[in-house]
Amino acid sequence: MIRTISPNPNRASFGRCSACAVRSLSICGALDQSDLMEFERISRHVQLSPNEALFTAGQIARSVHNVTAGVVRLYKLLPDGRRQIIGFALPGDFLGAAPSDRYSYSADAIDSVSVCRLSRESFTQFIEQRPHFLIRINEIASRELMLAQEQMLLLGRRTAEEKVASFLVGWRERLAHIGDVRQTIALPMSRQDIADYLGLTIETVSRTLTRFEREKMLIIVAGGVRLLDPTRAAAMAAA
Amino acid sequence: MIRTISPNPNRASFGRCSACAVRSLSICGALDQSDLMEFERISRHVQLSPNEALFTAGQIARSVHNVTAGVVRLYKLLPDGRRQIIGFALPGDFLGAAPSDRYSYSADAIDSVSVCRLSRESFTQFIEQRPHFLIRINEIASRELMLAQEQMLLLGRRTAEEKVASFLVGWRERLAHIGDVRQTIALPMSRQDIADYLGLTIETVSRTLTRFEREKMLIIVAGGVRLLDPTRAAAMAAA
DNA sequence: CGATGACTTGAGGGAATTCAACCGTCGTGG
DNA sequence: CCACGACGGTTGAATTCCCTCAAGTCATCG
Repeated sequence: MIRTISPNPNRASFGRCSACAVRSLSICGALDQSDLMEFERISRHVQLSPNEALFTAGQIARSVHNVTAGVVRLYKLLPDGRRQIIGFALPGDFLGAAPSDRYSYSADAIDSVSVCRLSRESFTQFIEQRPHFLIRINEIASRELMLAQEQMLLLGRRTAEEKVASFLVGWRERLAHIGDVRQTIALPMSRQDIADYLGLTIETVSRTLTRFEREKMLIIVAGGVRLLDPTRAAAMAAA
Repeated sequence: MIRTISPNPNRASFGRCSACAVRSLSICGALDQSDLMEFERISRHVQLSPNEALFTAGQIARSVHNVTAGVVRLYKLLPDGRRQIIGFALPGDFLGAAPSDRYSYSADAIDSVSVCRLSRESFTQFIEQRPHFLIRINEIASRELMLAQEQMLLLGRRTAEEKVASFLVGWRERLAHIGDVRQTIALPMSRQDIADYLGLTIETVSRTLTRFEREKMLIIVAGGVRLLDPTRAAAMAAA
């Protein structure tokens, strides 16, 4: 291995791609060793504190991001301040693949977040030279689209109860997918975030969760919930 | 021009790709003459009557489609029958790009619809040999995703009035984009369709439209509406 | 310990839904 | 030719689910 490129795999700044814990989950899973070195050369590691912005809707889209740690809130605002969270990005998720010249939504850190940041130009160049990589990007975009369509169904046609149950079940699955399989479902986002994701108010989310707790479906704990009756939750989430 | 390939541009069955009215709008806009011939060879022209299904959610996805005429309703159902329309496809729109092996939504004709139908295998093969084509697919998927996110904002955070106004303004823009610039906005879909697209009931859509008419924002006519005050409509649609 | 912020809980209100009736158009068949 | 049913759409009244407004609790932190 070339030491000047990858002097220390444990340090965050160098050799990080080959040591990246979420590589297999992410867009980078399609890269071989030499691709990876090039990717590492053109990307930069960035740390963000809670509530810090990655980018804001309307800004010129100079960078693309690959989340490596933490949870990112993606949202759109109406002029009067109403907010719709269109998704939560987890480690392995890729942001900014859209070929638009401006960000169509805002993104900011919910907890402590690490991302790989690349300039759009570098990224565009990179993929143009690697057609197989495009296929991967495409798959990811398609999955994203399917999730968005599922979310439309939820926002347009589900009750508050179904929304909250769906969210918990879906979130648990996503956490499991990145290897977090603890009994307690971690909810790093605020109730307001959940409400804005589900098209509800914070009070409705709160009430629904407490009702679920009264009905022994779950227990509300600090920083999350523990599902006591996953079957019932899944049934509510329906499909 | 080669006569055996394109004996009669007016006939629907042969030489149709080079004569296709919506080619520049569609995914096929990225194809050169020889690509187009191959595309024509592997695609089949299909006519559908109103309410006929193109495909159904859950089915194995054997084909991809390119709409050439008419309007297609794309929707998802909940087990109890609640329906969410996730989009209307117009001439030039491409359906089924997702690399999933099953359709994640259903699609059926609203009015008389024409589509180009390709088997997934042919299509996959076709794009694998044409990386530049992938970029086009990608752009389309991304635009689709942006629309979906915009729709999430609408479904989650807009009032009934804003929803209906947004829909009319957006639909008018889409019609204009495919060259339909008549004063009257054609609405080939039923009120129920509009309601299921906006996450409302048919009654609310009807009431909202009649109120708009009372307030002189538009006139309801057979098969559509005529916008009298586009400025006000756009303001309601906000953004 | 007081202040702050996240969350919960309660009371009341309202936007959209539900339930129900009605209207106009169109195609069909007596 | 028109009675008739079917269908899509409109309108009204009552209801409900969720929102708004308001107060209260709890944990954290200076």
